[in-house]
Amino acid sequence: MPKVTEAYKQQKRDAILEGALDCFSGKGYAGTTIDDIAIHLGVSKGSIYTYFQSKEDIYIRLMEKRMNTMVNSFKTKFQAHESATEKLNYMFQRFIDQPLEDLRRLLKFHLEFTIHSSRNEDMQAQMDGNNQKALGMILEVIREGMESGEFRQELDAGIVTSLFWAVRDGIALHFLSDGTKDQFNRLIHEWKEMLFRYINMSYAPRGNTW
Amino acid sequence: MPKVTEAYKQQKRDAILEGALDCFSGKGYAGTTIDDIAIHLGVSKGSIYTYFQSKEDIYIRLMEKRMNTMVNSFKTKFQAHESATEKLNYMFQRFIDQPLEDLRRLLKFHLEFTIHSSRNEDMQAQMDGNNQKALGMILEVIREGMESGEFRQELDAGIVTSLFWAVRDGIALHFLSDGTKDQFNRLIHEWKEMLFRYINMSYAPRGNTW
Amino acid sequence: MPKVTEAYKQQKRDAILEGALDCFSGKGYAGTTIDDIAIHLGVSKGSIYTYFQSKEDIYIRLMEKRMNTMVNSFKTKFQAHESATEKLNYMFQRFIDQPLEDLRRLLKFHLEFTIHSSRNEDMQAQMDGNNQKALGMILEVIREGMESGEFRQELDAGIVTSLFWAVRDGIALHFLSDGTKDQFNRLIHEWKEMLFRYINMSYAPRGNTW
Amino acid sequence: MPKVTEAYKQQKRDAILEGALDCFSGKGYAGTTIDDIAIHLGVSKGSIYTYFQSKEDIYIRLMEKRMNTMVNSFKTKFQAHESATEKLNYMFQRFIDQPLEDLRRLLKFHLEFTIHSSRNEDMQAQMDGNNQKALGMILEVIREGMESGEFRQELDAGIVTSLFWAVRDGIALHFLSDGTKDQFNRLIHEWKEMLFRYINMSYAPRGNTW
DNA sequence: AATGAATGAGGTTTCATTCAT
DNA sequence: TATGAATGAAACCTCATTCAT
Repeated sequence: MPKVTEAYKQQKRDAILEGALDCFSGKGYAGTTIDDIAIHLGVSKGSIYTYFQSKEDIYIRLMEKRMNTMVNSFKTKFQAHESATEKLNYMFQRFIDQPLEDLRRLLKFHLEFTIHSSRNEDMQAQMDGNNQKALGMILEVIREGMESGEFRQELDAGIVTSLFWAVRDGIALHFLSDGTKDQFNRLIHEWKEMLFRYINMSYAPRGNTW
Repeated sequence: MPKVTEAYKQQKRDAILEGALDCFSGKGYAGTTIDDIAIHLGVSKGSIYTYFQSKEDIYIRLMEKRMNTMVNSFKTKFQAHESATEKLNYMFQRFIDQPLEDLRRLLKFHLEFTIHSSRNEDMQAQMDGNNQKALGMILEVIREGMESGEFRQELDAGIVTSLFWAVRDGIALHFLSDGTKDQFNRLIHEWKEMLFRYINMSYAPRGNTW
Repeated sequence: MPKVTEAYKQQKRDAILEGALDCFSGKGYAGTTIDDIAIHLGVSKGSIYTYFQSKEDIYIRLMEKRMNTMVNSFKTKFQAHESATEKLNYMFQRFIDQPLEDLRRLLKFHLEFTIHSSRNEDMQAQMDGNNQKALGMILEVIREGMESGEFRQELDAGIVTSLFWAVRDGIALHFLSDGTKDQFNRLIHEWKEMLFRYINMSYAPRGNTW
Repeated sequence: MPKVTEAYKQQKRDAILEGALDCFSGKGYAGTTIDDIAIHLGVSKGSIYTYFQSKEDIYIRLMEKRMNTMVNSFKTKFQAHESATEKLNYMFQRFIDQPLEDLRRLLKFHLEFTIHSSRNEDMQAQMDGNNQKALGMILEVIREGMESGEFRQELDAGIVTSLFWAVRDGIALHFLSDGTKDQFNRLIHEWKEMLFRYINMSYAPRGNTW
C-alpha cells in the first residue's frame, strides 16, 4: 500500500477531516476521542496520526479547510451575480436553502471552535485570519453596493459587515437546539427585511424624511 | 438553628457557583477541574460534593442561577421605565455600560453552555425553560410597544424578539476574542439604529444624539 | 483517610521510592511501567501521582535519596574510625560484606541512571551535585591521610579520589551479570592491595627508591 | 551475480549497524526508534527489516560487530609490539589518543548494552562470549609479561586482567557526562602509574616522565 | 460538615512490526 | 528489494468521584 500518490494522501486527509467534523459537531471537541474518529472512519487509531500531529491539529486544520471552502464557494458564486443586492440576496437564499440540521451541525462546530480558540494564543491568530477572509468577502459586497448607489453613502461598511455576520451567527445560535425550519426561514426573511431597510437607498421610509 | 444552617448552606452553594463561574468562563467546562474550583475558592474538593452532586450539576445550577438573576434584574429595572422604547433603550445602555471583559467572560460561559446543552436531552429541556424566560421578557416589551403605538402594528412580536436576542448574541460572539470597546459600542449603536428603524412607527431621531 | 500526618506522607513517599527501586533495577527505567510499580506496591496507579509528578520525578528523587543515604551512612561510620587508612579499610569491608545480589541490583540502577542523566540537561546538574557529595567524602579521607603522614605527600588527592570510585564502579560493572561472590571478593582484595601500594607511605617498594 | 549480491547485502547490513550506533549512543536504546535509524540513514523503515529481524537484533549484532572489530584491531596492533609492557603501553596510548567525545559516545552504548543484556538470558550468554574475547586478549598479555619476567610471578593473571578492564571502564564511566580531556588524561596516566607499580618486577620510572 | 488521599476508567500519543505495492 | 501507510498494543498521565477520618 505504501508509496501512494499525493492525491491518495490528500484524499485520506480530507476523509479524516470529514469524519472528524461529524464527531466534533456531534459530541464536541472534548467529548470526541481519537477512537471515535477512527471507528467512525473504519480506520485504526494510529493511522490518524500518520496524517495529523494531534487531536488539536485535526481540529485546526478542519476549521481552516471549512473556512477556505466556504469563502471560495461564495466568491465563485458571487461572480454570477451582478449587483451587490443580488449578492446579498444570494447569501440569504443559501441560508434558506441549507437544511437546518446541516446548519446546526456546522454551527456547533464553528461556535465551539470560536470559544476554544479564544482561550488559546496560537489558535487565536489563525482564527483571526480566517475571520478576516469571511468578513472581507462581505465587506467588498457592501462597498460595491455603496459605490454603485444601491446602498446609502453614509454607511460605515465595516460596521455593516460586522452586523451582517453577527446577525447570521446570532440567529443560527438561537436555532442551535430547537425551532423549526419554518421559524428559521421567517427569521432569516425578517432579518433580510431589516437589513435592506437599513442599508438600501430605495428602502426609503414611507413618508418619513429622515 | 435550622434556619441559620439553611442560610449558611445557601451561602456556601452561592459561593461555589460564583467560583465555578470564574473557572468555567476562564478555562471552559472540560478544561475546568473540580480541583480548580476548590483551589480557587480555598475549600476542599470534598466539600464541593457536599453541596453539589457532580461537576455537571454545578454547571447546570450555575446557568439556572444566572438566568434567573438576569431576568429578575431586568424586570425590576423595567418598572422604572414607562414606555417600551425606554425599556429597550435601557437594555442597550446596559450593554454599553458593561465592561467588555466581563461580557466576554460571561459570554464564553453562556455560549459553551448552550452548545453543551444542545447535546444533552435533560439540559436541553431546562435550557429551553431558561430561554423562554429571557425571550418572554423582551416579548412583553415588544407587545407593549405595539399596543401603545410606539412600534409598527404589523410586526410579528415573536420574530422581533428573536431578532433582538440573536443580534445581541451575535455581536457578543464576534467580540469574543478581539475588538475594542469602542468598536463594540459603535456596533451596539448601529444595531440600535437598525432595530428602531425597523420597528418604530415614526422613528424620529431626537437630534441624532443616540 | 485524608488529613493524614506529614509522617504518613513521608512514609508513603519512601515506600513508593523503595518499590520503584525494585522495579527500576529489575526491569530498567524504560522497561518499568507505572503500573508495575503500583502493582508491586499494591496501590493504585493514581495514588502514585499524588506523591510524585511523573515517572521521571520518581527516578530522580530515588537517586537523590539513595545518594544522601549512602553518603550520610558512610560519614557517620567514619567517625568511629580514627585514621584515614581505617576509613578506607572500612569502605572495602563494606563492599565485601554487601551481598553480591544487592550490589548488582543497586548498580544496575546507578549505572542506568548515570547514562540516562548524561542525556538530559536538567538531570545532569543534579547528578553532578550527587557525585560531588560522594567524591567529596573520599577526598576528605585521602587528604586526611596525606596530612597525617599515612599517605604519600606528592599524591594528587583529587585524582586518587576519582580513581577510588572509578575502580569500585568498574569492578561492580564487570560483576553486573556474572561472576561469583568469591571472585568479586578477591578482586576487591586485589584492588585494595593495589591502591594501598600506590598511596601508602608504608607500602614502600621493596628495595626501590622512588 | 550471487557474490555481488552477497557483498551488497553485507555492505547494507554494516551501514545500518553504523547508523544504529549513532542513534543508540546518542539517544539510548529505548529512546531510539526504527524511524530514527531509517531517517538517519536515509533509507526506509521497511528496508531495515529486510536485513534485521527486530530492533533488538540490530542492537545485538551491533555489539557483536564492535567487539570483534575492537579485539581484532588490538590483536593486529599487538604484533608490532615486542614486550608485554609495550603492549599495555600501546593500549594506554590508545585511550589517550581517542577523542573524549568518541569515547563518551561509545561508552554510553557499551554500558547501556551491558545493563540491557544483564536482564536478558539470551543476550547474557552472547555478551559473556564477547567479554571473554576482550578479557582473553589482555590475559594473554599479562601472562606473556609474567613469563618474560617483566611482571611479578606471584600475580593472579586473571585478577589483574579483570582489574585492568574494570579500571578502564570505571574511569570512562566517571567521564561519561563531564570532565575535561586534560583531567581524563591525568587519570589514565595515574592509573598506568598505579598498575605498573603493582605488576612490575622492578618498576623503575624512566626519569619520571611518563 | 470538611478534608484530601485513593481509585481506576479512560484519554492521547508512540512505535515496533507487517505487508501491499 | 524497497517503500512507508497501516496497525494496535501499551504507555503515561488526568481527574471525577468516593469515603475514612
